[in-house]
Formats: sequence, C-alpha cells, structure tokens
Amino acid sequence: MAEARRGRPRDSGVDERVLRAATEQLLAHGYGGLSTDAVAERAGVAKTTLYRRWPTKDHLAVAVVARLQNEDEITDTGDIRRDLAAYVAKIAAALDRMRRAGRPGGARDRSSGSVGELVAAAARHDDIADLEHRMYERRNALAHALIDAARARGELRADTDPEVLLDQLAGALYYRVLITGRPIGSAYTTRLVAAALDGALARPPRRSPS
Amino acid sequence: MAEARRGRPRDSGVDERVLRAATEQLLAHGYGGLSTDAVAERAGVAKTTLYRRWPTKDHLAVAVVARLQNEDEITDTGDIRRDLAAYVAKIAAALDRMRRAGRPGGARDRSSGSVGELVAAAARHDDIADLEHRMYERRNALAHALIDAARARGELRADTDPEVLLDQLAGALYYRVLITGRPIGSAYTTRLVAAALDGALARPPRRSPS
DNA sequence: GTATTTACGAAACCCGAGTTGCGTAATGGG
DNA sequence: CCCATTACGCAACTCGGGTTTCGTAAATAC
Repeated sequence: MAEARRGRPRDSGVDERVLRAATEQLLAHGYGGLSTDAVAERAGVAKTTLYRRWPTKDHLAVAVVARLQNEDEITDTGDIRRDLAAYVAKIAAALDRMRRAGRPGGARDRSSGSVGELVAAAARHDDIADLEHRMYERRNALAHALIDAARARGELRADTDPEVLLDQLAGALYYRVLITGRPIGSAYTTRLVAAALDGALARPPRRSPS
Repeated sequence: MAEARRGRPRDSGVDERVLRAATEQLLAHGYGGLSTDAVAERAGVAKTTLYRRWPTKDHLAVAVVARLQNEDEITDTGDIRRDLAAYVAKIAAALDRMRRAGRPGGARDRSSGSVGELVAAAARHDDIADLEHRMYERRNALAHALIDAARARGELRADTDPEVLLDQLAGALYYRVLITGRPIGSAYTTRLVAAALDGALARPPRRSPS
C-alpha cells in the first residue's frame, strides 16, 4: 500500500498541525477569518507547503469540516418516525455547528454563518463537489436502506419515493438555515418528520400495502 | 417624495449602466468572473462611484439577480396540487437560471454554478440577509395564503403546517441543486409535490377535516 | 455672490489568495 | 558516491476586492 516513493518524504506532522490550526481559525473567526497566511504561520509551515496539500483555501476549509463531522451513524429501531427524527436531528446539529462558526456570542443572529461559504466552496471546485456529492450519497444510501426496510415491513406505503422523502427532510433544514434564516428547534424537526410522513392531503391517496 | 437634497445630484444613468454591465458579466462569466474593475470600466464609471452605491461586489451581484427575478406570481386555481406544482416549477426554473450562469455550454455538468455564491453572499452581509429573508418571506406569505385557502375548503387537512410544507418543497429543490448536485426535471417536481401532499405513512393519521 | 454639501473621476494604496523562483534538505536508484 | 526526485522554506510577485486621497463638478443655503 505505502509503496516507497522516490524523493524526500513528506513531513508526517504537517497535515495534523495545519488542520488543527485551520480548525481553530475556522471555528473562532469563521470562513472569512480563515487566512492561509495565518494558518501557515500558526502551524509553523511555509505557505508553499500548505498549498502543496490543499490547492485552495476552499479545499482546506472543506477538509476541516469533513474531519469535524465524520460520525454519521444511522440506526434502525423499527420505528421509522423515530429513526427519521434522529436522522434529521443529526443534520440539524451539524448545520448549527457550522452556523455558529466565527460567532463569539453563539447564535444571536439569524445568519447562516459559514454554511453558505462551504456550499459555495464546493460549487467552485469540481473535485470538492464530487467528493461532497459522494459523501451525501453515502449518507443517503444509509437512510435509503432505512426507508426500504420500513417499506418492506408495511410501515411506509409501497409507492414511497425514498429519494424525494430524504430531499424533503434534509432540504427543509438547509433551506431554513441558508435561505430563510429561521432557527431549527426540536419542535420544528418533529413537525417536519410528521409532515413528511403524514402528508398534507385531506383525502389520503390509494392505500397500497398488503 | 423626491425631496431636493443638498449637494450635487447623482447621475441618474449610472445605476442602469452599471447593472447592465454587471448582468452581462455575471451571466457570461459567473460570480467569480464578475470583477468590479471590469464592470466599472464597461459602465464608463469610476470604481469609487460604483462602490458608493453597492458597498461590495456581493451587494452588486445580489442586486443583479434580484432584478432578474422580480416576477413572482402565484395563482390559486382551486387545485392545490396544480398550484403547488406551478410554485415549485417556478423556483426550479429560477435555480436553473442561476445554475447556468457563467457556463457557456449550458448545463453540462452538475455544478450548482452561482447559486451557492449568492447564498454565501447573503450570509456575509446582514443587510443582504435581511433583504433576502424579507423577499422569501413575501414569497412564502403568498404561498401561505394558497395553502390556507386549500385548507379552508377542505382540500388539505386542518392540521397542515404551511411553514413546514413550504420548507419541504422549496428546500428539496435547493438541496438537490446545492448539495447533491442532481438535476431537477419536471418528473421530479411532480414526485415532490405528490410526496408532500400524500405523505409516506402507510396508515394515514387521524382524519380531521370538516 | 460665498459657503456647504454631495457626487464624480483618477490614482495610489492595502490586504489576502495564490504563484513563482531559488536554494536547500532528504530520500531512493544507479 | 552521484544523480534524479520530491519536500520544505523564504521572499518576491500577480491579481482582484475594497479603501483612501485629492482635485473638481454640480447642486442648495444664506
């Protein structure tokens, strides 16, 4: 796996030191306050070295965030309402964490904080976008399985569209934070899951299961 | 209304010339290719004059986009499924328009284009965010009324949560474009409205209308 | 008229992202 | 040992967003 390469090996401590410094800067001062000069200096590294590993500030910032949120566990308890609520709560928590980045007082205002910057960062670079899409597709695949199981045991209608259902849930959270700037509380996530499961129509559609 | 102000009056042609030049640049080269130096030169205006009216490039870009999309009409035909489908289609069209900005070939790739940049721009400046939130709240108010009417005539359940329903619909679209990078076709919008209206649960909740 | 206020233009400037050039350090290959 | 290769640090550089300074133009107030 680690085939002996030709030239001088990379200093193995650099990645860790840079990511640590960048994480501090990002969480303390937000995306705008993340300066590659400052990160390089605090990490005791030349800017050229930093740029050899992360070709842009966007890549560095995304790497930081990715490292902060690599705990994505989805459990199947047999109760789809509960499981989806947990899924939604995790996304909401992650969003809130990034929303607070760089805001000393916590969450006073309604700004989306660094969330928008990170989305834009992904949009600016195809390689980040690809990585991000794969990340979300992996998360979606897990949730997808959850829904399929619930459908198989008759808890959800047979014609349930898992892709749309997940877009509805996650999308509502992102939309609320990014676009409308309204807060997400536990009351909201409960209402959201209820709306997605129960539907809005007075006259329910054809009953299909069993 | 136009109370005579004290000093030299503003050149009334500047706004139009700058916005026109900025619109060309933004649509042709995307947000990143929008340079205030170039816009000022093409508009035949000094950079200082430009910055007196739009304090940052973000403000200018948002002004351009706002001008491009000030046609937000929501009609009530009495069929909530049809009306929500039209609402969703309009949002999808607006998103696609911005997604294509700066991409000569049209929509070859799956990038979110300038959508993310505009979201980030709003997040960077409280005044833009406030304006944007008000804009969306106005749009939401119209759609809100649509839902209330449908609820009043028994088409939707009495316990329908309009706020959540709209978040679900609009959010799914934004999420798809911004986060997962998947396309939005008319088939998708149909499925989305169906899912939101019909719900996913096999056993429908308590019937409440009438 | 003169003073004040505001707008415009031109140029120089600051600052951070990202690049370039160069000298040097550490590896493996012959 | 010598060479090619890759990594590192340093300093100077380009580029675009945004600011500052200054001289001048056009309006109102007196």
